[in-house]
Amino acid sequence: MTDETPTSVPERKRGAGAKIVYDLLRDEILNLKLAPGSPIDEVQLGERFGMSRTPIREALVRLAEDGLVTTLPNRSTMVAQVDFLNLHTYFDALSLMYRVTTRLAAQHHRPADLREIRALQDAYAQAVQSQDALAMIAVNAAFHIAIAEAGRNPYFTGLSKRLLGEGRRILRLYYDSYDDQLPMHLVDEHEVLIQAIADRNVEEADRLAKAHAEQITRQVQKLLTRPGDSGIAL
Amino acid sequence: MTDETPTSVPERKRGAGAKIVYDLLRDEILNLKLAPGSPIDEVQLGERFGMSRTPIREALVRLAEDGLVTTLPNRSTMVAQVDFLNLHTYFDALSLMYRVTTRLAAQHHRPADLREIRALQDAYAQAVQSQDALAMIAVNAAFHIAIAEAGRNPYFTGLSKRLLGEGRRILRLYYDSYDDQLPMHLVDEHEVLIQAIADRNVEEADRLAKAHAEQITRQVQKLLTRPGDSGIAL
DNA sequence: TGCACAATTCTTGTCGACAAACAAAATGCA
DNA sequence: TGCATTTTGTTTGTCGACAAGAATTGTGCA
Repeated sequence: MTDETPTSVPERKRGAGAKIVYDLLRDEILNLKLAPGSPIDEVQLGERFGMSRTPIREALVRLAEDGLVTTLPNRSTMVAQVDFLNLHTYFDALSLMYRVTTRLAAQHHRPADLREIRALQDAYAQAVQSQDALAMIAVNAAFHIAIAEAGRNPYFTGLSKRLLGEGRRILRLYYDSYDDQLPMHLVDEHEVLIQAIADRNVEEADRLAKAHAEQITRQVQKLLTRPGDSGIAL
Repeated sequence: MTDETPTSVPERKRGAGAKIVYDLLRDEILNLKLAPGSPIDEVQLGERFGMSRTPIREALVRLAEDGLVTTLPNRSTMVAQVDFLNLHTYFDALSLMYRVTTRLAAQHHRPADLREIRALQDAYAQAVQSQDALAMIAVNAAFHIAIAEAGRNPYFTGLSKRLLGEGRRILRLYYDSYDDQLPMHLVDEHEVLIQAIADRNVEEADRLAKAHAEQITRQVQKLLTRPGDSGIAL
């Protein structure tokens, strides 16, 4: 009967504090639940998570290293902006990572990798069917990360994770503009991509990945260049 | 006359603590002054830098995010190991980054970039001439980072920085084994690389960068595969 | 009223301290 | 002697508090 309030303080374990905050904040940033530019108050977060500022601070440092948060020295820290002006550098990088990770996956994948990829593809199709844009975006990222993992190059996997994370924010804005009119054809593109990987057809995998990236690039660029000719948006 | 000891506490500014520790530790790790696997004691570092554990901790978190330090939860943190078994993934990534950043540099470089690159090439040649392996390795990394910056894609620049940092440790081991017999021909390879960039000859830059990467890969692999056929070393 | 300067408030960076988790040493038992 | 268990010690994760900058408010003067 002398228990502490177990509802709001769920027996947090030693060393887990920073990770909890990091994971949740990261998700909220990538889902645009925290808008780019919003200020982040350490004390407020401390109250919210029921912990001291120290673990909060560690989470923020890690988020800053990921580029998801901008920290002005001695000044406030805020959610990083999406750099629309240099979006082409993003798509250049994404396209190259799509290509190289898919190539490597075709070369090095193992049975367990394919099962994982196919499971995520199923989840993706389901998210599309139930018109859940948020889930779709997250699962899409997980899908391509799984392919990258199957390629077994941690450097490429790392950059891919970073790009796909950032991509979640861009796609979120994209789908918001299109009123959640979800593109079924991406499901089919993923399907043939999986087939090429399973067949260990490296060149075909490369070609499809490149086309897939160009497809997405074209659609987003189309959205951003509605009035003029250079991608002005903000 | 009631001053504090100003010798060992050189007026550190607010907010600078973590960066000082981060930069110095990073350099010591990459120069192998801190051997891979060495344990890192927070208290000891605190005494050495004359500051509390808090800024030390922040530096370690950032180093961990860079993969230069491994942190076991609730246990010691230590200098990350160089993964010799998967070295081919490293060279795959390095080769691709060499190629793509050099290509982009040929496309997007500005006069100031070329001046910076040439200055580093001069410093590199000087380091080779004075047989300073440590400086050579560091300047070589800076040289390729400058090329990456000229390419103006922050995602590629980021991965290149990471790879070249890691490369400093690998090259250090490599040159140790070869008794500082420094390769002059790398200077010439850099020279033609610069020329291709200056001429905005994208395909030539790509070709040279690829050859440059393969050259380095071959040399290091040759060293690591002396007895058997698979890269066993540790 | 408008502007420059001073005072206050607020947020961050740093500190010392404490407690939990782990490792090592010491003790007891078969 | 050898192994299991307890005890001790060390290191990390977390906390509350304090001080330095920056932002904001308030004040005085032209």
